[in-house]
Amino acid sequence: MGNVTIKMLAKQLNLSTAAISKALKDSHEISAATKQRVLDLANELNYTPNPYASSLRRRKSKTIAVVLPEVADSFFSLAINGIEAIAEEKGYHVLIYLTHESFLREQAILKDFQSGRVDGVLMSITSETATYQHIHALHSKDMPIVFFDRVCDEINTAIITTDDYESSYKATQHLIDAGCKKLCFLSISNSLSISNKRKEGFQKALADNLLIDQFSNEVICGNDSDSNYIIIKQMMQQKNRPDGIIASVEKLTTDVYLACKELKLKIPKDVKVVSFSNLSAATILNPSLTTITQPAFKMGKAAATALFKALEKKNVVLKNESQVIASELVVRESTKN
Amino acid sequence: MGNVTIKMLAKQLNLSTAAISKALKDSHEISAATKQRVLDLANELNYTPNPYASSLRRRKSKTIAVVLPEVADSFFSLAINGIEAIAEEKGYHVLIYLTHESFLREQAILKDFQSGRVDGVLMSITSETATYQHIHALHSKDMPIVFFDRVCDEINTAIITTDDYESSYKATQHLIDAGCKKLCFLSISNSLSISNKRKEGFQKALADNLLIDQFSNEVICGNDSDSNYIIIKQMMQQKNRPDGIIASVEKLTTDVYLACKELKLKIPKDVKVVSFSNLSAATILNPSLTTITQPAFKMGKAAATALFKALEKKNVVLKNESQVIASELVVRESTKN
DNA sequence: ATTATTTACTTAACCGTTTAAGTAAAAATG
DNA sequence: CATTTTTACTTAAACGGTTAAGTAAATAAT
Repeated sequence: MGNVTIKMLAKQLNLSTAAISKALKDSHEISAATKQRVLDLANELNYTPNPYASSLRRRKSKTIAVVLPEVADSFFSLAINGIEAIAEEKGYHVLIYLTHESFLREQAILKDFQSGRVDGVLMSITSETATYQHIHALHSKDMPIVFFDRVCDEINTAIITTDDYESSYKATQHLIDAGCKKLCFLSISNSLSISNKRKEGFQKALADNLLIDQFSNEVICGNDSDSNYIIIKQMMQQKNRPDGIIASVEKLTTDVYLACKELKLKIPKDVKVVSFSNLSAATILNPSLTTITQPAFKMGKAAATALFKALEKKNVVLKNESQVIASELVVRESTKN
Repeated sequence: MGNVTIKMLAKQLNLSTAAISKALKDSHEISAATKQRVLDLANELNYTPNPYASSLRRRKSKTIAVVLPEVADSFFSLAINGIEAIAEEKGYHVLIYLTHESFLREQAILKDFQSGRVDGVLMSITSETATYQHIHALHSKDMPIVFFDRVCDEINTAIITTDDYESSYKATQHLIDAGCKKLCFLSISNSLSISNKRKEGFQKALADNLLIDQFSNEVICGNDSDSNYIIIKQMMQQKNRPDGIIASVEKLTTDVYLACKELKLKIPKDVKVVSFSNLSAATILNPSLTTITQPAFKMGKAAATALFKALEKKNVVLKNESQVIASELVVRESTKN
């Protein structure tokens, strides 16, 4: 591409490359007049510094990685928005890596980061991730890591979560208040922090209402919508089918609605549904969906902000930057009486 | 981070750095025995090559950029999935840049690419973009660029689109067949390729059905959902309000539905609605939404595939890699009679 | 007037990898 | 057996910035 380099500027201005470099960095070692000459020529020739030369020398890439299960999900895409907003502001670049819920991919991706490709990592772990050696390995090499939403407690760092336990409790109580007696919690993992916290909130609400060990249960779904649909349909065909469902992740909503439609079960009359979801179309569903809306954008921003604190200052204890940002229970028709 | 370098391997094995480098690249200049020794030690010490040193020297970053208006949109998030799938396969890294429909940001982002940060660019332009000097500037420096969905004809390169004109025609005809007489096309831009193509398909269908210059019209919305809601509501309060709406982008759907709800207009009885949308929840909306579903994932894959052809071979004429991938009209209740 | 300090630079090493060019020894060829 | 070719390396420059250390001249301090 024969691009303009510092060397070329130096030659044209009869200065050393060091002088150019310093002038461009507005160093006090360079006179105002020289700085101006350098800036003018740089502009004229459309000089653009080579980021890799700089990264190599300074051992900083001005790049962060975002590692997450998927993008086609309102929560994650909104979180990316939040992350990107902060990164843009700070002049950082954002590499996106999708695990598609595969532990092996997550491992491979983190392994690559040992190379120094990124200065920090924001991540939400896969539903398969149950051991954390790969994360430890990276973290112990001083890579700043911030978890958001699907977190890992074992690593001593910032974790940005929403109030999974409380909001799940609230949602469960809401269903019970609406008259539900047989509740079902749809999970997607046994190991995931959010699944467990949400399940615990669910169970606590059941216990507080003396509904435990009756007919309420938990069902673990997978990543495949087709099989989730079948699982849910089977569940809804049992004699003791639930009269209230909590879908612990957004994507299960469609399967629940479709299964009910297929079985001619009316929401909310026959079964009430509440979903952890950021779907903006929740208001125009049939019926409109009661959601636990997570502060996705805010969480993305908070995670990025915490990470940049570590990148910009030295002695930041990321652990102390942890935050819990509240979700909101938005009641709509799917849980009406 | 004191990472393991080629130099360290060289010292430990009493070889030159060149030998190590070549051994790791499986060069024929190195004996099998030596290669094994190098590989073993590299594994043992967990050697990870510094990507920036390599990028600097080879003038290749193994990184591509994806520049798009937003992520919180089913089309774009699915397209990212497609792009990422191919990039992963090829061992490339993906930098994401969001323009938020701002021309200025788009300019700034492309300017940065002059630095050689990325080997190629996949982009979908903003709704504001009406001049293309910034794209030309980059393209003329031999940066491979592939457009997808929202394309720019002025640049001689691959463009991956869906059949906007035809599918819009089909959707319009579908509304007319369902008895609509007064159609409204909701656009978001005067300059955007997709807006114009879709509008042309709409107009052609009107003309073919002798419905032009009657009551049908086009309304241009913006990026703000609140004001779009107001615009749509006002439109639906006019005496000659439309009895059929085509929303040219997904995000307008919610505003249309909500405006109708607010005005107590029944979909599809009072007004039928079809939307360019990839929303997986379309089937469970109230009423379920007739969509023109774009092949978002395929388009992302096709765009990435075209780009990698240019990156891997030399004399690929990207223009010849252009593709049009068909959208699908999925009829649901929102256009029922 | 002499010394100390500041200003405005330059020199050169360095970041870690790649690669063109060189070389000694081994193997192949005539 | 002498010569050419091949094998298996090494040397050193290069990629494009950054930065510690050095320096000559100008200015300030004593």
